[in-house]
Amino acid sequence: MPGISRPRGTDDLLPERLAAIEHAVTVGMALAAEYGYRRLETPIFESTDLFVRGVGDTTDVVNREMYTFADRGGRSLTLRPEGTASTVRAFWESELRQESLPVRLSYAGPMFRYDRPGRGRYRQFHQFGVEVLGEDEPELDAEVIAVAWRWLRQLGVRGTSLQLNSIGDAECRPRYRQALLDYFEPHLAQMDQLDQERLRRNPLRILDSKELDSASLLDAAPKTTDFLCDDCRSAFERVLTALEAYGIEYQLNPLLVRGLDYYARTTFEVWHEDLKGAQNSLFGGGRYDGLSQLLGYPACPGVGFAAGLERVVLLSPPLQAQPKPKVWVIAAQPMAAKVVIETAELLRRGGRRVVADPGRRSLKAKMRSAERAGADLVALVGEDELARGIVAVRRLCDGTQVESALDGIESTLASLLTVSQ
RNA sequence: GUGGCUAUAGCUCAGUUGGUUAGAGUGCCAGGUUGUGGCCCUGGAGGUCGAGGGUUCAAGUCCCUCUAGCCACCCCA
Repeated sequence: MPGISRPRGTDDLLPERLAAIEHAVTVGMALAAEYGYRRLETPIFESTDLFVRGVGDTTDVVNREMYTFADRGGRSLTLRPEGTASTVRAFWESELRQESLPVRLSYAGPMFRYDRPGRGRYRQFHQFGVEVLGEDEPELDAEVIAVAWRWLRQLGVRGTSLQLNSIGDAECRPRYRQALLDYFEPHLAQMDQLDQERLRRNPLRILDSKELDSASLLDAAPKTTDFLCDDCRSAFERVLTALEAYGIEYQLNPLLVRGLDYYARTTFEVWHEDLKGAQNSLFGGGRYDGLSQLLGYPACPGVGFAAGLERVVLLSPPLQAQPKPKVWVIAAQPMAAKVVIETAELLRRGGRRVVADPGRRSLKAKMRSAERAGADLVALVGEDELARGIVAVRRLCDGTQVESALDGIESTLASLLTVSQ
């Protein structure tokens, strides 16, 4: 195709898919509202530092996936790759900080990551998420999971499993990290380059490894949950108890770690059986009690999740068709254009969805368009109608056609529609 | 960022060992029906065969580069 094509990894949201994504957001927001969450919207770009400090400068997201640019004032800005850091920033920079805690917030919008596009993976993608700030009660972890889980159910997504783990906090995670290092140390030689590198940079990530050599080692590797300190352990148990109260089944997964630095204690993902391998994660989340301080604010615990809407929609049953115009007003004669427009406007004032077709295509083509678009009725204005000051109204399902004066047209439509029911 | 597969009409795809003016279905426009849709028939428009370069008498077909999509890694939603 000649012309300018869209940038790699972006997509035009055509009406059908856009409707599906908007539906997912609408359902999610309404559900979150039932739990007391209120929607907020933060800027699409932020200071680069927000993500470098918040997400972590050892992560791939920050290292090689950010859309960073300098504005004309020399500021380094970044298109947001995720929503949690922004939400925490907005909390501290607004009157939200004055509210009684915890504060429950929800958001949805585009996110940007420069990575390799593929099915269900885009450089500009969309997320829906919720965050709870200001309280570290484990029951809130379960609440966030419950919102996420019920949301998927309401959308009709099947075939999912909730993967749950606790990765400990600042007290016990270092001990676990060391245990991992000690465990893998003697096996370094037989591990491949990639896994060795991983172990060096971010030891917990070794658990994500899919290499066969490592896999056999993984079974016997130290488990996060065996190293939790007392506080983390009892918190995790309360999460499990609360999940039972919500009636949500989970799968304990000691290998589940998260890619962003700010997570602590509870981590979870929802996987789907149809999303293979690396893209099976439908959404993820967890607790991030240290994030606020990483950003330079006072300590403020938090927990949340974010879901990729493109992936969720990919797995949702198709939406029923959007409401379409049921009445078409067609000119069968060029001079009828004015009457066609006036008639269409009259009907719209009566609350009907109406498409006006005053153009110069053949009547046959216009009728076919109306029929294919799902119209019930066609109002026709041609030479004869023009002269007599009337409109011909035709019911497409059976071809019944009547003549109507302009000022009585609404009742004509009504009677044709009720009879056809 | 690495490797593999792919790219032909708006859409879904054919195109035989390189060989005349590149096809089908569908969609679009028009006509058959001198103003009336669905089914049927006829005709038309629409392609620099993803882009650029190369080999050859000759390239949609073979080679190289680039771009884009998909898959597997990496990573994440």
